[in-house]
Amino acid sequence: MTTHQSVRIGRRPATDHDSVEAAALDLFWRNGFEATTTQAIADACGISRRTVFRYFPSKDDIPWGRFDENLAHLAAVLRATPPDLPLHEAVHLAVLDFNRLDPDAVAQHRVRMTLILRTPALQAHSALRYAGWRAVIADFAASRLGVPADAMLPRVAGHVALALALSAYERWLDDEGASIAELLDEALAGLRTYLRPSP
Amino acid sequence: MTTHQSVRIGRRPATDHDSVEAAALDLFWRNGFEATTTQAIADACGISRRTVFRYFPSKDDIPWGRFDENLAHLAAVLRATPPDLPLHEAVHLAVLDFNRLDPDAVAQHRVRMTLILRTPALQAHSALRYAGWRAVIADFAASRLGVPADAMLPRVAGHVALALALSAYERWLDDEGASIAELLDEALAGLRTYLRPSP
DNA sequence: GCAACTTATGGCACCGAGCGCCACAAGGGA
DNA sequence: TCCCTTGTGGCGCTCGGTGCCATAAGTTGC
Repeated sequence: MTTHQSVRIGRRPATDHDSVEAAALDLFWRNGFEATTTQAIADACGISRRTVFRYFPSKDDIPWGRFDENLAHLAAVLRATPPDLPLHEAVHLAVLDFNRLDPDAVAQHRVRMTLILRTPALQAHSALRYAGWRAVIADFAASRLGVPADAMLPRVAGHVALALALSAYERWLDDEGASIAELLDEALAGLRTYLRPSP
Repeated sequence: MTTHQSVRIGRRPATDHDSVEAAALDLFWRNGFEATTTQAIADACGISRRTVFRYFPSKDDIPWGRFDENLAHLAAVLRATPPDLPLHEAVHLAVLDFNRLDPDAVAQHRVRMTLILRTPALQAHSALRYAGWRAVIADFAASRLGVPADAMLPRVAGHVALALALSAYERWLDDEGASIAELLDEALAGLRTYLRPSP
C-alpha cells in the first residue's frame, strides 16, 4: 500500500491517527462524549489541543476513524460485482462485505457504533458521513442503469441501502449476540414483507 | 386551539416564534447560514442574543420551525387510516398528507428545504429531527403489526419511509416545477423497480 | 395608589469547539 | 553549516450555547 518506504524528511509526528482515536474512544466510552473535552484527549495523547485538530477535522469525526478511506473499497467491491447480478443484490452483497469484521474487532466496533448511533451530537454528524456512503451506492446504480447519479432511482438506491444498514445496526446494538450479516439479510427481507400487498 | 383568551399575566413577549423564524430565514437565505450570527438574528428582531435562545433551542433548529408539533398531526393521520389498508400504503398516504402544501407556501417551503438539505450544518442537525419522524412511523407500524417498536420491521418501515421522502425532496429541489406528491409516488415506484429481480 | 406576584427580557460571565497565525522543533540533503 | 521540509505548541480570536441575576412590564388584591 502507501507504506512510503522512501526516506521521510522533516520532523517526525508525535503520535498517529489510530493512537489518538484509541485514546479518545476510551475517554468517550468511560466519561461520555460530551463530557470529554478536546483538551482531555490532547492530554491523554501527550500532544497539544491544537495538534488534535491536525489529526481529525473535528471532535465529531474521531469515532469514524478512517471511514472515508473505506468508501473507496466499497466502490471497488461494487464495481467487481458480476454485471448480470440484479442491482439490489449487488448492493446487498457489497454492503455485507463492507460490514464484515474480524471476530476480535467486534467488541471495539460495538463501542464505536454505540457511540455513533446513540450520542445525539454524533447522530447528527453522521448524516454527513452517510451522504458519502450513499453517493458511492448512487454512483454505482447510476452507472449500472445508464442514468445521471441525481436521477430518482440512484437516489432511492442509496437512501434505501442506508435505511436497511441503519435498521440492521440498530438491531445489532439491541441484541448482544447477533451477527450484522444476518441482520442485514433480515432487514432486506423485512423490506419485502413491508411492501407486500397484504395488510 | 390554545388561543388562551383569558387575561394573560406578566410581561408580554417582545416578539414571537414565527417572527424570529422569518427574520432568520431571510438572513440565512441572503447571507448564508454559517455567515449569519445569532447576534445578527437578534438585531434583526430587535431582541437580545440571549432571548433568541429562549425562542429556539439552537440556531440549527430555526429552519425547522414548528416541526415537532406537526409530528402529532402525522401520528393522527396514520391512526385514522383504514385498518384494511396495507401498511406501506397507509404510510405512503400519510406521508403525502404530511407534505401537502398551500400553493402560496410553496416558495417559502422551497427556501426552507433548500437550506436544510444543502447546508452541511443543517444536514447534520436534521438527523435528530428525522429520528422523531421515523419514530412516529415505527410506532404506527409496531401497533399495526403487534410487535415492539424496536423490532426489525417497524424500524425498516421508518427508515425506508424516510429514505423515500428524502429522495423525493432532493429531486424536488433539483426540479423547479415538480410536485412533491408526484415525486413521492415516483420514489415508491423506484423502490419497486430497484427490488425487481431483473438487472 | 401601592405592594405582591408573574412572566419576559437583557446583560454578563463563562465554557468549549474550531481556526488563523507564527515561532520553533526536529529531521534530511547539499 | 546552511537550507528546506514537516510537524508541533501556543496564543488569540470567533461563535454557539448556558447559568445566573437584575430588572422591566404586566395583573391581581388591598
